[in-house]
Amino acid sequence: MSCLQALKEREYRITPQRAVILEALHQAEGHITAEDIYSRVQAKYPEINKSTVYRTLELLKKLGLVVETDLGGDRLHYHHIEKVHHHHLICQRCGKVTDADEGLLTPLKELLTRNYDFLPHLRHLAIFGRCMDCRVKEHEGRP
Amino acid sequence: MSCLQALKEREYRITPQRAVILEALHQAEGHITAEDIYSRVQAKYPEINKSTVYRTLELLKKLGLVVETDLGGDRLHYHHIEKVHHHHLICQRCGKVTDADEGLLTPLKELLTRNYDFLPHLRHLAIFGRCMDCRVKEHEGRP
DNA sequence: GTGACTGCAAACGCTTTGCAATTGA
DNA sequence: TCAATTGCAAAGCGTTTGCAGTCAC
Repeated sequence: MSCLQALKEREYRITPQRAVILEALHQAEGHITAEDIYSRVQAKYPEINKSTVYRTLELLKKLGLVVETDLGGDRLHYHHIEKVHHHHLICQRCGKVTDADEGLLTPLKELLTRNYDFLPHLRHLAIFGRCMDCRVKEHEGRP
Repeated sequence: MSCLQALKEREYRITPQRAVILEALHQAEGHITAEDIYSRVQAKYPEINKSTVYRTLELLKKLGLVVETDLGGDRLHYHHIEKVHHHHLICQRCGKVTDADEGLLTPLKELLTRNYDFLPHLRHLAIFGRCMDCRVKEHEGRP
């Protein structure tokens, strides 16, 4: 768990709460909400408080170990930094989130820099739309 | 004001509140928050209530006259439908929002459809990054 | 006249914060 | 030891909702 080391190196304390929160972030396949972390962590550490989760996430964010993302819903998502190099394809119908290649947006990036004097941060983009399943269902008029 | 007509046609009532809210939406150069609408509208119609603004926006959204967008902050933005066909380049340092061409993302769209079986809704995308001014300032170490 | 609409106030859900108690180093 | 960290409870903030009164039609 290199994150714990990173905390230690910067003279932050290693508490059991931080350890379980980091564990949850590691175990999470992709992005995860604060609420999700809270409920996963509660299984191992029932007395933990939600504000501790938020404060820990804020710290990890500040240290650059975790990335906070707004996937368009009403709650923020969090990523372990190691898993950040990709994009999200979010189906607005069923909610499924697929990951897409990092290189996907390289051409767009160049275009924006060249034509708009704008340097985009495209390492972690959310793209909304319809997955194939839902397109089929929609076409058939299924719910 | 074709929006009022649209309301009338669908048998919704034309109230002064709805008229001023629509006016504010028309006058807004680009996206605008509910709070912004509320304060603009208050100048002309002081007794209006914030929930009326939200309910009207919800109605306009339902009718497809207005588009709701999550630009990544903690509040939603609204667009008059006529002004929707573009993308936002949002500077994460100074907050400036620039509009980009609709055609910008056509190649990406094709790629996603072909390689990921995913049909993206890219008519109104928010792209975060740094504008040129802020890149220069950042380079010089300025605030 | 009457149901759609509004204002008001309170609730909501996620997130943040003040404070006293606890705990890692 | 003792400042950093936590749990708790309450507040914040944008948004939504229930309800009774009002107003467009």
